[in-house]
Amino acid sequence: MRRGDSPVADPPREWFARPTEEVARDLVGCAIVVDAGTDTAVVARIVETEAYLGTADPASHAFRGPTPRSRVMFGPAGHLYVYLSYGMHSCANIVTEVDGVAGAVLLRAASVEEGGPVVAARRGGPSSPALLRGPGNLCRGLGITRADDGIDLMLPESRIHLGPRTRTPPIAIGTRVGLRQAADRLLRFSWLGDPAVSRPVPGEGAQSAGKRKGPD
DNA sequence: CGGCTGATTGCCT
DNA sequence: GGCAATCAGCCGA
Repeated sequence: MRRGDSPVADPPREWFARPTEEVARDLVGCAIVVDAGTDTAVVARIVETEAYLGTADPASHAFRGPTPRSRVMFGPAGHLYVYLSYGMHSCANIVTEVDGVAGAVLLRAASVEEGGPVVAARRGGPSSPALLRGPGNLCRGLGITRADDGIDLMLPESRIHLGPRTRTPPIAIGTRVGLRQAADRLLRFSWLGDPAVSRPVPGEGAQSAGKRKGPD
């Protein structure tokens, strides 16, 4: 397994068991690998994350303590927390902090590097297959559903793994998207200037590259 | 271009 | 029963 057999080497569990803000920042630029070695393999580069600080964060599902839905956030780091948003979209998080302390990082946007046709087929529509903008779109393109809730990324048999980043990206910090609670906290981390970032960061200077006619 | 709304289901009070 | 870490489409300016 260690040599060439396993296509990805996840960071060790203690890398995830750090303060949530640090993990959220450091996950930008990492790869997410789904179904490696199969005909539906996809590799995408994470370009935007948000930190959810557990019981200290009114916007976190863990704010009021463990519930059937949020209990995985209280467990050991390096597991996946997937919830259903607005009745239709799956959203994927990576659990942080030591066992017993809640925290998670929402994966908000990614740039597809391998498996573009698989992603395009899942999305069905004509939307750009290379850009997974928004947590719901990201999960749909990668084929992540609530069936993946709670899986341990450290286990070799898991269908989802992380790969290291090839370089340290420039990071923009902004407010989280779509919240009613604690909407002013600066807990969103995005690859500065990356076109897949789901929303421009306030104060960054809107790059307004939203609607181009066609490819360059 | 910016703001608003409908869709749709599980979860929490 | 009401709300929610969303998204795409529609409307008006």
